[in-house]
Amino acid sequence: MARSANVSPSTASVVFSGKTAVSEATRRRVLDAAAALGYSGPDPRAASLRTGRSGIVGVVFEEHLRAAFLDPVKTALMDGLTEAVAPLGAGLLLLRDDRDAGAEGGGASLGTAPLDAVVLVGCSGRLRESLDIVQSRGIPVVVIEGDAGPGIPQIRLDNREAQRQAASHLRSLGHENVGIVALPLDADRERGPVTDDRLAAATVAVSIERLAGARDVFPDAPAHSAAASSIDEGLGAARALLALQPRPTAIIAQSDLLAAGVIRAAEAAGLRVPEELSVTGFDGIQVDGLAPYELTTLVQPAVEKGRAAGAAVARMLAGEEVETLLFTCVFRAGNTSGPPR
Amino acid sequence: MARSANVSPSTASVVFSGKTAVSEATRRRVLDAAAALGYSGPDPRAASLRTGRSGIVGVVFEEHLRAAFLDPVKTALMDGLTEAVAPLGAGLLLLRDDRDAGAEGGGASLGTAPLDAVVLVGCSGRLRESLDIVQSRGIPVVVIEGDAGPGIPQIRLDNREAQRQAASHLRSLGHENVGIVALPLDADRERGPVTDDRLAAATVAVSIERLAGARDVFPDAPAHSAAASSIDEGLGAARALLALQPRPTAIIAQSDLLAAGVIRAAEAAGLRVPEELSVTGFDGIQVDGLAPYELTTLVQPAVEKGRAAGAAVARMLAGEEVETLLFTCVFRAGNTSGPPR
DNA sequence: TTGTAGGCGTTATCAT
DNA sequence: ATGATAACGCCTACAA
Repeated sequence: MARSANVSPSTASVVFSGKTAVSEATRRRVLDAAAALGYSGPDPRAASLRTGRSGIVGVVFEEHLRAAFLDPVKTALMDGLTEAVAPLGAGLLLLRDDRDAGAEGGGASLGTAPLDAVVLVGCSGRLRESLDIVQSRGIPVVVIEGDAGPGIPQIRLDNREAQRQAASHLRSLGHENVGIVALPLDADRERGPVTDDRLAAATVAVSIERLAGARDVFPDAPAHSAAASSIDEGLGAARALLALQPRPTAIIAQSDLLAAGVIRAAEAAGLRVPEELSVTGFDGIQVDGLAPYELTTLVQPAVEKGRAAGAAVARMLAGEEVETLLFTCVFRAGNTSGPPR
Repeated sequence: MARSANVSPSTASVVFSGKTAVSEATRRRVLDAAAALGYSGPDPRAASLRTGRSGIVGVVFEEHLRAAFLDPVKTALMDGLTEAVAPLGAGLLLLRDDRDAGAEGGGASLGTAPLDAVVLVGCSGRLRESLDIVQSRGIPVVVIEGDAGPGIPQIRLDNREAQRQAASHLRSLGHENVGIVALPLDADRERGPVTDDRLAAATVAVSIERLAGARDVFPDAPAHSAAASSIDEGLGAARALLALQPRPTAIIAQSDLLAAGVIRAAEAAGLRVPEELSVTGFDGIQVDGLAPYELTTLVQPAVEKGRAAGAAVARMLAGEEVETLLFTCVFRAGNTSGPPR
């Protein structure tokens, strides 16, 4: 509306965008008029329609937001994403992958938000639906740690290889009797011993791959799945494993939080770490309150993964092709693993 | 463009919106054509321009996202917000209150995103800038736990009264010598004893109010501020307080995470909780890994606060007036407080 | 029940 | 350096 106020119809646009040179005189005039009208820059909605860009990148989680952000890895990921997406002038729109998204009259989300691109975070099955919606809208998409179909760029991690390293580390220390605390196997997040049946029906790639890595070294290691990646869950699962006969001399946890729980369980059982029980984690996050311990763990580049996703988005928006990216973990020896006995 | 495909120009709109009755025949025709063209519903950008609604609510944090989500209260808040905003058909756009938002050519954020409303989370000073931007754009805004100017609806908590309850509880148990672990006082987040000078310069309302509540009961209680709400920070602050002469018999922590750290510090110092040291928290969150302990704490309705913010947004979008809301904490006695000695 | 007309506020292109 | 013009794709009266 700056145009009606003054004399210039679309020169105003230039004043605000700075795409072309403007004489100081008219520039002043436009700005003054804008101020008088209480006009504060172009309407993003209209600009968006015209340019075809909204500056908004959707981030889709499978879980309750609360659950997602409980996981430090996801948080770190978001951080990297934010960072990488900022120079693009974009913001992140939080979306949840709920089944009835478009069903009711209400749900905005994936189907109806003005998205430039989408990042899918997570792994299990229902993700496909979201994928379908996004693809039918023709929106570029990147998947982090999930099994999307072919042709969709992914940001992945060498879970199996990394977990194998931790297992090898334990073996080289002399451990032969090792237990595994696994992340949830599927959307049901059921706790309990990981049987062959359950494993066959598992859908969460991360859990499956890390389990495979551990069993590459210890094929018969008993595993117990947790309902979430948390200290309390780790504690519960470890309690079950420590009750086994013979008792494991080491426990491989599929996340640092689970590992912290394992340590607590050991303490509660009067077992010293690492003298009487070795523990390894996964992620390389900083576990709040674990103070004297430094986990032996696999450090995954969580922030980088986020950044990479953002960079991928940027490239896709620029019309370039993007390939799947595989990130690598770094093994870090802490003070929670040692020789058995 | 389903219109050019078939015969109906804008009847298509009706088919998708369902605002008017359409004969099954044409409905079919439109849908088929849409499918053939790979058209998946109206373009949100255009709809947004026309209706003036984008279905996007901005959430502004002062801190790094990573820091914000480390705080379980903020996460719970986001959860409530998501929930309350969903029926509105809206999503949450994550925004950070960084100083150079509009300066560079890049930054999208507050100034340029297609926002229907904004929720400001946090308290300290810089929030004003964000407020100015939003208000000049004429976007409805709600502030959670922050001191916005008059006329701006807020979602607040009875911090002082609540903290006073915890303090009274300790006093009625017989404690006379009490220490306080405080949240950060200002944006600098400096650790250390809380002097009168520092307190006078403090800007974070939550910390100030809770401190006041504690000192309503124990006027001379020494306080030590932490750099963040975390277990490790609580541990550090408690270490300092426990070194005082005479040693406090109880410590009031301004958050549950800090309280968990205090407990760890006590354990490390060989003090049993609550026999030799009583500890109270604040928030009523579930602290992962604190297992045997149940904090004596003030339960704040974090999710409700988020929901209330969402509801406020909904009402404002409907053109109704919204008042500031004051929420109340509930005192919950756990097993971390008892008589001194 | 369906079609027609106009405009939402920009920006890009082109001519001036 | 500035102005005119034409979409961008939709929605909402209103008319048929």
